[in-house]
Amino acid sequence: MPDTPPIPPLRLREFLPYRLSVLSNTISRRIAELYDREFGLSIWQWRVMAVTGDAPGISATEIGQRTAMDKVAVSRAVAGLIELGYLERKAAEEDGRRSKLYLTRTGQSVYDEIVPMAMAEEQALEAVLTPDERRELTRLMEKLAGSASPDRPLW
Amino acid sequence: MPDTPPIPPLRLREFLPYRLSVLSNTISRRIAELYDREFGLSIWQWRVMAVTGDAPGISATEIGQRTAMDKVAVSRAVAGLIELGYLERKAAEEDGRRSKLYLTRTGQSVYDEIVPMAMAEEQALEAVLTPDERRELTRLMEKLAGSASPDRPLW
DNA sequence: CTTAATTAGTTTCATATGTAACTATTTGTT
DNA sequence: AACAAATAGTTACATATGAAACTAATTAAG
Repeated sequence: MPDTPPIPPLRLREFLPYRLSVLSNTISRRIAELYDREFGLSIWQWRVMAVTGDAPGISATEIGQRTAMDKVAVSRAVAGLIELGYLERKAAEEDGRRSKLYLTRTGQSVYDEIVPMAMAEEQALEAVLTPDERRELTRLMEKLAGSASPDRPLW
Repeated sequence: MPDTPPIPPLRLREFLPYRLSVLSNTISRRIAELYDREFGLSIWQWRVMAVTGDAPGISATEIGQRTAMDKVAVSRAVAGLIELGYLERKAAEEDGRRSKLYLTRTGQSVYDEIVPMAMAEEQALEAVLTPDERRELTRLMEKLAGSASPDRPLW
């Protein structure tokens, strides 16, 4: 038997950042697989489609803000979606640097198919929780998010 | 012809998989930054050190099971840690394929430093929650984890 | 025993991702 | 007007990651 460590052991399994990461990755992986298999979309592309469907004419920068993606990730996802024929870009008349993004006809029909699937998937996931528990989870996550916000100093 | 029913808008911000992913990434990023800055460790390397410190002589496969890392990730993390001089490998006498892993003297002292930091970080994060809330969060996360387990079929 | 199948772990290769540098345009200053 | 600074978005490069192929050792089957 090894000596007792000089400090209290850290149990990874009980470590909140670890538990959160494993849970989130498990869920993300399932969903990524679904979107990829059904529509050839990455999670990033799906997020871009989701916000563009919700706010047609949105700019890449705004997409970044709404999806917590950085501008490079947005740029790449948009490029891929245009390649796939799901998205189109129009120059913004008031600002030559920006462009406005829209779902194409095809993109819209993919969107119309994928949204109910995504919602069903979320509901299947959440089905194990009661409505009260869902609200409580949201509340707790928001508290944590405040505590972990990137601008906040570490100690 | 009946109109196609309008697709209810999907609000990414209210979408649990998205919220979980953003929260987890925010937290992971903070922690990754800390470990990297202080000890030159990636999150994967830190996880390997954590379980090796907790169970000296552990094998790579067991590390994978305890950390939810795949064997390639474990192999790379271990290689890096040996390179850094934090970990050493001894052949397992009973099975020539395995090796047993141990923290080196240096690795142990890094471990002794990093564990209290990690715990402090976790406590700073959790400080916004009451003990009841922490228990409740754990309970809800476990329910979700059951619902999302990878072997479970999608629909 | 001898060979096939399994397991532990590493390496290879193709792709994903993050950071920094870059282009083009707009805004602010004088 | 002229030029510096800021902003939108893309490109390039270096590194991270995952899947599959591979090596070596062990176990199972005939």
